[in-house]
Amino acid sequence: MAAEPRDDVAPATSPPQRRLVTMKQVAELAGVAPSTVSRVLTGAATSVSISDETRRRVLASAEELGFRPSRLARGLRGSRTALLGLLVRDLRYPLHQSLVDAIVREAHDRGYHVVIGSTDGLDADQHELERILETRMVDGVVVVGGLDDLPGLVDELYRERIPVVGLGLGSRDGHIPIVRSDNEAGARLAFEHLAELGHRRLAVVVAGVHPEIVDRRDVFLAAAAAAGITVPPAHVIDVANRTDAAETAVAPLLASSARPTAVFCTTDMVARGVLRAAQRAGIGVPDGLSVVGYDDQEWAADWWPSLTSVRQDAWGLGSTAVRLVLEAIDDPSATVPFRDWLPVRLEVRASTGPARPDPVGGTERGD
Amino acid sequence: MAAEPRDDVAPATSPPQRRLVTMKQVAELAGVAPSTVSRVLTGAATSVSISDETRRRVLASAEELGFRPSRLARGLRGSRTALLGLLVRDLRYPLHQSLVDAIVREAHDRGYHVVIGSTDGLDADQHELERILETRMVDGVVVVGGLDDLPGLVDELYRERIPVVGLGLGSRDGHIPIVRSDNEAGARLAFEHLAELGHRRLAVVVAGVHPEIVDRRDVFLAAAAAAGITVPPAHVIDVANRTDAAETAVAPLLASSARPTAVFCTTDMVARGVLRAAQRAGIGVPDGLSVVGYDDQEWAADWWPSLTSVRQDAWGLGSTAVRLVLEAIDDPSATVPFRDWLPVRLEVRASTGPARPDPVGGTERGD
DNA sequence: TTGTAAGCGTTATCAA
DNA sequence: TTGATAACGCTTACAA
Repeated sequence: MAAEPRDDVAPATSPPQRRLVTMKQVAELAGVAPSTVSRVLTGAATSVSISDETRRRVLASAEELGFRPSRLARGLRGSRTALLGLLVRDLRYPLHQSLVDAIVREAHDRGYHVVIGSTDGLDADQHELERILETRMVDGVVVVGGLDDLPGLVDELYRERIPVVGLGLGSRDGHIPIVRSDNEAGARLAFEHLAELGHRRLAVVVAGVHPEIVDRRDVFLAAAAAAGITVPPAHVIDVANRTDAAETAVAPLLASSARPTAVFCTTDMVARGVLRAAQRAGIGVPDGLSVVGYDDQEWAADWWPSLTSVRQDAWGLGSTAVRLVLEAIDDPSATVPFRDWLPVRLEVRASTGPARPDPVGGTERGD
Repeated sequence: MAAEPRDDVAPATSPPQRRLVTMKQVAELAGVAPSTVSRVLTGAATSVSISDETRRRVLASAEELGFRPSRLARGLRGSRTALLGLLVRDLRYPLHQSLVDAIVREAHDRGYHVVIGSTDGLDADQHELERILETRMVDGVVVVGGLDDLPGLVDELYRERIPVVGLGLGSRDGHIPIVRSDNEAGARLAFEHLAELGHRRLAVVVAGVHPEIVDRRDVFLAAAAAAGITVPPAHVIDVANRTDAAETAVAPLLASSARPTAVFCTTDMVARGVLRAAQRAGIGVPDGLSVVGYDDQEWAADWWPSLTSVRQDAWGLGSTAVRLVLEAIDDPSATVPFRDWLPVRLEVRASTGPARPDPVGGTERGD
């Protein structure tokens, strides 16, 4: 039987799917008005005061009934939903996963839930955004990566008066606060490390066109130039931020006689591709080739050889972003710091070593 | 001054933080009643029909104003919030990260947003759950891992009439649908692989006490027994599902003269610990020791040596779980399949090889 | 075929 | 110090 026995006093509409404790019930039990319950529970110290007796009764009743205020109703009424929107460019990028972890936990610590949206599909971006906004459920938004690919994003969020903070591979010149690591320092650390090891024939693998990536490349090249080292254009390889793409793209370079003795990779994912390509080409790392990565992503220390990499503080990045959005939510008129540079450090591992006087297996013939 | 200049025609309350298009405005522009707009927009084929002319005007007005229905109001009114709760036991466990990715994308494809909650802190579990429920915002919940650690979870969700589906390391005997891989087949595959390679001195590293993990152990041991192989209790090592814990725990085993020639690890994370311990002990893998993992987590193929592992279909697991919850949401009276076994397969890589006649470096003295 | 009105649970304003 | 009341934006009987 699908139908339950009819209840004579059932409400006019279909039986509520979820029986839930409402404020009115608490009020009834406590023998006060709903508004009083609200006042007690919201702890509204606002001007009015409440008799101890009443407060006690209300709290007791709420406790007894297991009352939980509906965030839906609260949100509708105009206050906060305590929901934070999170738009992630690529949920499979290891750094982004760490960021999500950090963001979720920081948000929880501050009493917020996180509504997560992934913008993996290239065209889905706008769509996704609309879905988040459409609900108008979120008090603020953190965008991880790909800010540049969402042209109307900032504007639309701004129009909706929803605070946004960008995180990760975001633009330098947007109109919203962006939390990033100190890419300049990171790229410089990478260069200095290789330079100290005696490397002068360098290459750079550029993982995509995002501003952060480009910054890393530029700073690295500038540092090299300042040290009197020229990196030939053919040694600056543009590639998608994917391991397989990098592996394919650097193969010709490694096969050439003029191949570099060291490679700076702007992300670990492409560094992994370089390691694979070297292995395939029979070039030993670090003896035949030194490789520096960027991100120090999960498990990069377990690769073979373990990867020397510029470590980003994912936890710091995530929690800072959350902190900034929540500040903006709490005080919309306040000016949040426009940008936050988090320090990086170099994790030196087995993928880098001293430059050999002569590249192993190199011939004089170029191509 | 905190107070803003007064606006004579301002609404009684403080100025709405977010100006938004409401249904009433659409109705006004279209020259119809709000209810009509609702009918048109919800596509309510329910009994009533609407004149083409009206429908056209409503749609045009909605489009022109950029109207987006408030999910808040909808949810409050009793319908769906289109929000899916996601409770993740450990957001840093690589398999869980893949599951989150799959879940988020599947949910999006089906028009749902995902509210994510992490239950990393051991005591925060109940707290977290309460927070998700407290909002009563979610139409359903997917719980990834750790279902057993949340005693009251199922009951409470059941009481709230919120559909739940468990995923991953969940209990076998709960009262809710659980989506899992075929652990039996996985453990058997692992054993058969090692047996074919001639291994008879086996060990098992058990990563925690979750039912799935225990199942893998039991099936592996049973298969061994059936093949006439006894795994001594000292070779069954219980350990937390962490790399460092595993590394420490197996060190004595590897140092013993009676050490196994092959180890079955119930997760890749502990397999990584075993690989490290072997490396530290100077035991070559796979020559001195074969290692099989479980999960085939991200990057395990890039370890050294690359890990032979039982691959779980994270994508299939995630999307199936979402499918089941949404089915339950759409039809609360329907009976969803109680359990779903997803197939696994063995990825054979470099960490397993034929058993040596005599364990390398073994002595006769035990300890 | 469409409009009217009530109500979802909460909070803010006003009056008592 | 507290209670009644009116929104918030939407859906859905019921009436027209």
